[in-house]
Amino acid sequence: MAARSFLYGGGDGSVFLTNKRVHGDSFFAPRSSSFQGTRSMVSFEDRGNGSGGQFFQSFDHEDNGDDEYDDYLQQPEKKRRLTVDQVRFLEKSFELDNKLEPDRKIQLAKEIGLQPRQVAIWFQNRRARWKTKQLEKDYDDLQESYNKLKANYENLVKEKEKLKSEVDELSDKLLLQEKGTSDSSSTKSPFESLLHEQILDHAREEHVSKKMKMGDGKEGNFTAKELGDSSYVFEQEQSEGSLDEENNFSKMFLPSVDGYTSPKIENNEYRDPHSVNSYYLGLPGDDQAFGFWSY
DNA sequence: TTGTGTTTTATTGCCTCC
DNA sequence: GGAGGCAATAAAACACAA
Repeated sequence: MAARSFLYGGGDGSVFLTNKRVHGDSFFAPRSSSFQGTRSMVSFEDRGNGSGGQFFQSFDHEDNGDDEYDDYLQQPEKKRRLTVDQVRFLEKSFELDNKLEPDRKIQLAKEIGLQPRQVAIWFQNRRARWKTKQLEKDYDDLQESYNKLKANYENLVKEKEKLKSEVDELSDKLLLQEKGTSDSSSTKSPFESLLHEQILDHAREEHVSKKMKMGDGKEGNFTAKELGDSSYVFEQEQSEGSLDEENNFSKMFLPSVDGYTSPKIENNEYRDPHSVNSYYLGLPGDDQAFGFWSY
């Protein structure tokens, strides 16, 4: 890249050439790449002619104001820190607006006795510090919501295990009951057999209905919505899973439109606990819904 | 006192906007 | 093309433990 040169007027009326840019604050720009002292940067002469009014008025009210200012003046010509009051003034100004229009920059510089360039630099650095803090805060916030989400997920896993064992238990009970019924069916009257079949049908419907409720993500103890701000992924995954789940479910179990009960139920295929479990655990929206989180 | 880490002030180079 | 913003960096000032 070609080197650029900048022509500036020095505070003593001299003109100098530098390869450094001085953003719009030409007149009291530094004269070389090594810092030559703040006399070239700070026009303390302004204090005498009153242009540094507001800052120095408030500054003079401080108990140690004059001492601090004298110390500031007496420092050797090298990089110096701004005084406490200058920084305080700049901080207040930054709180009002962290951007600096040219007019405001000049006004601020006059009020605290600094070069406009120094004010601009201070705002630049202050914005950088603010951004860093903001990033740290954002990180903390994300960490917090992640922890909450993780806790929710762990609760869901526990709830799922609980419900699963409940379903297994009920399935086993139903199977046992049905087995016992078929063994003794020969001794029943036709009326008793019919009644028993009706009761079993009802139990099957209840069983299937319960599974549907657990699987569709809408009527369980937790819904995707309850997961909070970061539930987007869950919601998406779950809705996709729920769709597939419902489709699979319809194919496997649901009665057809005319009320005809699925052949699989008629064939007692659902009675096989392994079959039930494989259906339940094989849902696209089951564990896969949480596959996004890798622990 | 001195070595070391952190903060502050300032510079440089690049980019965008007008 | 000039002005101004930002990221990266230098260097002085400062804090602090050993």
